[in-house]
Amino acid sequence: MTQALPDFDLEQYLPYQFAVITAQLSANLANRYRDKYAITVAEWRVLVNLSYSDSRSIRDIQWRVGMDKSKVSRAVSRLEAAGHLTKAVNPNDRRLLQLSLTEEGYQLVRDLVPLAEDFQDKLRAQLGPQFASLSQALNTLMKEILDDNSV
Amino acid sequence: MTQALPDFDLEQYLPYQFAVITAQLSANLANRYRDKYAITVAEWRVLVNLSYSDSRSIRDIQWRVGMDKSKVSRAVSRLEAAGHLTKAVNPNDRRLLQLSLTEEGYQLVRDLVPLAEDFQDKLRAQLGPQFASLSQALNTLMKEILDDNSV
DNA sequence: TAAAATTGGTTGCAAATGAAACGAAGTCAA
DNA sequence: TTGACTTCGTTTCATTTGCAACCAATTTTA
Repeated sequence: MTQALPDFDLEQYLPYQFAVITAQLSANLANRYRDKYAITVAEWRVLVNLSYSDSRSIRDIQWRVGMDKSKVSRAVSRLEAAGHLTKAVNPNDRRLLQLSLTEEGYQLVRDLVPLAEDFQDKLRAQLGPQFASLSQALNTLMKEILDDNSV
Repeated sequence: MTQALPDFDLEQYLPYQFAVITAQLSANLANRYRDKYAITVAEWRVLVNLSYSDSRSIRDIQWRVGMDKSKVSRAVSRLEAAGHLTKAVNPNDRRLLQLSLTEEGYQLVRDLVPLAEDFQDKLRAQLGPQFASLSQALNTLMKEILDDNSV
């Protein structure tokens, strides 16, 4: 006979729940983007970032969205190839790129944002009053996680 | 000049927050497992599942943890190679496998569970009173997500 | 100012991934 | 009982991924 196992409930384990939920949310969202606009999640994040302020570098975006720099680089290349943004060398520091949305890029963001918001609205509806507290807790986690790596 | 963009806050977008937090949690957790026990997240989930009840099939696990069946299959193969579980053919339905932890496998789970719980304890401490409501909201989402794919 | 170290972005590479094809086993229907 | 269909697990294949090597540009140090 084996020694008793400590009882452990995977279903109630926070990191597990996060992983399952995120996978589902991402898959759903990716479907919506892809079906209509042939866009990946990484590309979508780059687009949103550039829509905030024109002319960001790869490094900026990498830092802000926490993606690997090669991932950002590749997403940017695809978006450039598709005509959604332009790359230019920063004249002040020629290591840096200046990424800017094209008019088509802006239009794409305008098309995608309502899709994204609609999705979040559905989540809000499903969560009801729990939505606000969830949002708060996520903000706390985001802060903790970004601040230090103690988690 | 370009037409005004709808304002959209990526930082406050739920699916984005989930993705960032999950990536961070997984990376942290994977480090802990890997450093001490050379175990991936997929393998860890298989182990936990088998610790609940001996003799589950690949299909069972796939269903319960929501991982791709090839991913489960590969994790199981690695665990078998490492001596943490055994595969046997189910005599009642010879398509099915009967997966069972070996004594080493049980010991590994006994070693890993405290690690996992310690991690969750840290999260609980960081979240304080928000932990309970977060947990509730995650449960709601898990249920919604598993029930239908409407999200 | 020259050499060393750092930074930004790209690319090569090996590992991980998911979808689909597959063979073996089982079920169902005629 | 045969043939069509489904299910289970493995494997193949093309794609994605992250790490590290790399080049060019810049900054720091001596």
